Amino acid sequence: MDIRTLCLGLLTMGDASGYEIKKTFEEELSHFYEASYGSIYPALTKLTEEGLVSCREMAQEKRPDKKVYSITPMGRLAFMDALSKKPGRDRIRSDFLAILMFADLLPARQLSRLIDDRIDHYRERLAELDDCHASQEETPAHQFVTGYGRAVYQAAIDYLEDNRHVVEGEALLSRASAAG
Amino acid sequence: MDIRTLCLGLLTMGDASGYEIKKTFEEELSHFYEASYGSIYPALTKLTEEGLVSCREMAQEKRPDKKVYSITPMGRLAFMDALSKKPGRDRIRSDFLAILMFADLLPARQLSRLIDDRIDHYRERLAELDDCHASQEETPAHQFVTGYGRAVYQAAIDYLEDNRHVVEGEALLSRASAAG
DNA sequence: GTTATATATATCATTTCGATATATATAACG
DNA sequence: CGTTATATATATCGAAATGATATATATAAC
Repeated sequence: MDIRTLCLGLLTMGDASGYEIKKTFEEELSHFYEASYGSIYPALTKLTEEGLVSCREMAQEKRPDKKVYSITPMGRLAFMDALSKKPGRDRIRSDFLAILMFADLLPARQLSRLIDDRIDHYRERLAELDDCHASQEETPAHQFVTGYGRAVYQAAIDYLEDNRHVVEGEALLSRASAAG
Repeated sequence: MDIRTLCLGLLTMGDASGYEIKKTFEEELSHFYEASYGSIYPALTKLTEEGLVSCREMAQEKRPDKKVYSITPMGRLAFMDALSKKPGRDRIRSDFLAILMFADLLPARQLSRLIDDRIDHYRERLAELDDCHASQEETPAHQFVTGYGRAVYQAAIDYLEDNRHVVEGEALLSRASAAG
């Protein structure tokens, strides 16, 4: 499932411009897939050349012209075919965890700051998912994927809070004094 | 934190060849970072040119020659500097979740198979982490990162098991009959 | 004998990122 | 009134990285 195919999939849900597709990536998909203009625009051009989508230019008032893309019947077939393939493995790259592998090289304050920031970050992402849940009517599929994100973020927060003392070391002392 | 920098970091833990670094990526880092030969070998070449690592060729018996890389004092400084930078955001790409967004387009059997496979996949990854835990003496940092992986995989398995009915639909019926 | 696996390095087309350029319009701020 | 920020919209390009493949040697399995 490359970005080209995922753009095709998004167009099964309704017509859109490249800019709107980027917005969708940022808003709905950002928790499990990312794409930049540098991949989206060439993808749409290629899909058009292949006849999997069609494009009409729309003049707009007080806005730049828009190119609105629609999926073609051939495009729908191609996407169904892509969906039937077994998914590629997840690709992840976490600077946070990579840095943590070298925790013993970090000053204690910096390490604590790193973990604090990461917990804040996950809380923000949880809030985004809750907003998403509140604002719009969701399909079961959307609900399911959103819930998945929530579960994983919450697990990460819980783990960081419960186990940060393993790398922070001195937290052991403050815990002991809090308990005693 | 690009692959070049992470290779430098791995060399702070001991000398290694490109092949051995790839092994480390596959074994210890695969849960949160990936890299291919196509990025590792050029990275080592560039680090050598910059004087951040040094390289000595070693003839081996009954094995191809090896190029063993060592980090230089300058390299250690450069890595400490890189560590002090705040981490880039996580980059993830999950075909599995992307496909699930189109669950309503999938035949029921295919969807169930997809989720079964994913649960199996996470169980395997959990087992890998447990092997890792059992086999080698671990630094606190390593323990912490491994535990993080376990927590997240377990949360994913639990979520999939508890909520698959949301997208599978007919599972609602079997649950109702199992309960009644 | 042939197939698979392991050790070891290297290259290359393709994909993708991240930054930047261009253009138009509104809103905010002092 | 000027400046800065934000939003809409498309496009391109160098740099990074993937995934596949090539080359070479050796052992183990079947």
